[in-house]
Amino acid sequence: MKLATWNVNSLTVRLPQVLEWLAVNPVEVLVLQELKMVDDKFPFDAFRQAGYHAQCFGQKTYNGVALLSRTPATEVVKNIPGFSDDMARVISANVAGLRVIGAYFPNGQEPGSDKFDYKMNWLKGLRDWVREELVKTPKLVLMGDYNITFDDTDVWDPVGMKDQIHCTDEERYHLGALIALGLHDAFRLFEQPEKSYSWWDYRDFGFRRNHGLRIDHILISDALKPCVTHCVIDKAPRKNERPSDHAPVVVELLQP
DNA sequence: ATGCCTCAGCTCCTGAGA
Repeated sequence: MKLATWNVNSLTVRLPQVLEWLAVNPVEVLVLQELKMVDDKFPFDAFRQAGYHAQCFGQKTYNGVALLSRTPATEVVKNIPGFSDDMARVISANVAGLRVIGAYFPNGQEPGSDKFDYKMNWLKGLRDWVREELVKTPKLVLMGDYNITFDDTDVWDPVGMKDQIHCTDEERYHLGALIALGLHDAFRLFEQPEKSYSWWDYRDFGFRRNHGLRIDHILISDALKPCVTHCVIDKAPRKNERPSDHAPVVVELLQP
């Protein structure tokens, strides 16, 4: 069974690529971020014809997340209970015997900015909620666009990006605190190619030069760790003529 | 270099992304 996450940077633009990808990669669950689309415009019919149930939590212009699944999702929750937020960033559900959380973490823009403070508060809110979720449903997957690198191996230019957004000690502290709840970075459970990234800047031939960051992650809980068999970043969609700046990340696990 | 590219929108520029 495979699960995947993909920041599509506008589902309006990327819908054909998502459908094409699903045809080649018929994953059990796919969570999407940055739909930049209201629920009324969400392409339920197209996904239904592709064999997927869809739950969406849209927003105009910015953010917006969705959860696609082969089997119906239940207990759907939008955003973080207990954390007041006017942005559509999180969607979670029970599906395939798991609790699946798809999330679009705040960017943060710049350390010291209001948006950075919001990112820190959001991360604390997420952690407090995920701690409770893990008690309720120990088989849990938290995946999405984290907008945080774990360490310098996730950064194409660790010297130039030192203390810059996505690479600060504060952000990495929060990512570590999520791990400390009993989660594991599925990607690093396996040997991976050097300089593996999930995002490349559109500017300056970022993808061609592999100037990227690994900021899209799949964290799996202690209870699921023995089931995980594979985790890859699929760079194929980045080679499209009009690609998202992010690539999908895919995890494979034995049916728990 | 307060830039580069891409997307959305009260669209011919601006804000945001990362």
